[in-house]
Amino acid sequence: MPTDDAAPTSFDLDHFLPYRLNSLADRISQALARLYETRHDLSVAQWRVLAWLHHREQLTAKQIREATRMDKARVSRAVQALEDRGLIRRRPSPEDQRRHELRLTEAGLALLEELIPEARAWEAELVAPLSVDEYRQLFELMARLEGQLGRLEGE
Amino acid sequence: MPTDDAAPTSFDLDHFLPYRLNSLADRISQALARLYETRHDLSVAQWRVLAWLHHREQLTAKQIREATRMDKARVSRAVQALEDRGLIRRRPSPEDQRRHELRLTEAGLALLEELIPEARAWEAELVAPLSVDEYRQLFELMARLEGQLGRLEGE
DNA sequence: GGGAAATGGTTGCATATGAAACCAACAGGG
DNA sequence: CCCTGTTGGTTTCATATGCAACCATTTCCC
Repeated sequence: MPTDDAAPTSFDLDHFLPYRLNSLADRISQALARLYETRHDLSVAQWRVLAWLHHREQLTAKQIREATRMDKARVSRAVQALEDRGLIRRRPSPEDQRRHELRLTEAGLALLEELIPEARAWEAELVAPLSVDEYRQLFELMARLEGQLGRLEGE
Repeated sequence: MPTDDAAPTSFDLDHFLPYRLNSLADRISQALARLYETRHDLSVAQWRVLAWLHHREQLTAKQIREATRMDKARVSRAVQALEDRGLIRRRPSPEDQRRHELRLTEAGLALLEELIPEARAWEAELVAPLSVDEYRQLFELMARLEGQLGRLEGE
């Protein structure tokens, strides 16, 4: 816990974690988004929905919302777009007509089988300068921050 | 460089760096943005402009754009809003009439003297679960990724 | 010097997004 | 069973933002 408490004035954004983190994440996200968007015409939200469906097979919008922490509306729109493109199928849940069960279609699966390796390759290039250990540590640290964030929000 | 090359299908977004990083950064940024916004009615862009001006004393829009990597337009609008509120002053540069020199006003400075400690305190809470060393390492790793990103973009 | 290209900054436009209102289906007391 | 409250999901509205066109000034080069 670096408490540089005293320091009265001088403030450098470059040493401010939220700023640095956000600016790095934005850059990464945008670079990657270009890849999804130009090559496959997918938004980030759409890609996330697809990826989760690939991972979990069958989900409802709510579950995706919880997994990704995206806004209701954002999920809803992504789902709609994907359905329109025939990449996912959506049918009312038998036990609750409000819910819709979402699944990949064949086309969706095919697209993902193409996309995932691309994404992985891109990530690999990005993290090339990190050792395996450093890579792991980065995740560790992020997880720790997420935990703390949850604690801070949860009160 | 974790090359888990083979792995044909299974893909978990939670282990995908761009996703995790972005989602963490977004959460942090939003939480903090609420602080700026509700307490001082500042957008993130505006906060960044102010913070840089606090740090560097006098800057042009372009310099801010370079420092923050924000869009021209975003900077321009933030600057305008800040000027309207009397938090910064803007005057044409003597040696180039296109440029405007930006500076904090007294009011702007006063606001920052209030805001900066708040921001610092918030950050301190966030990173409370990290040791000083881990905190440093996190910056180190982020810097490494930024470097790589630059390399990837620059070709 | 004078026209072409470059540069700092602003504005118009299209799109993405979050918040809130809304709608339909379900749950639970009375 | 109704009637109220809740919940999954959609839609509407206001705002933020990136891109591109634009304007004014400066610089380059002949």
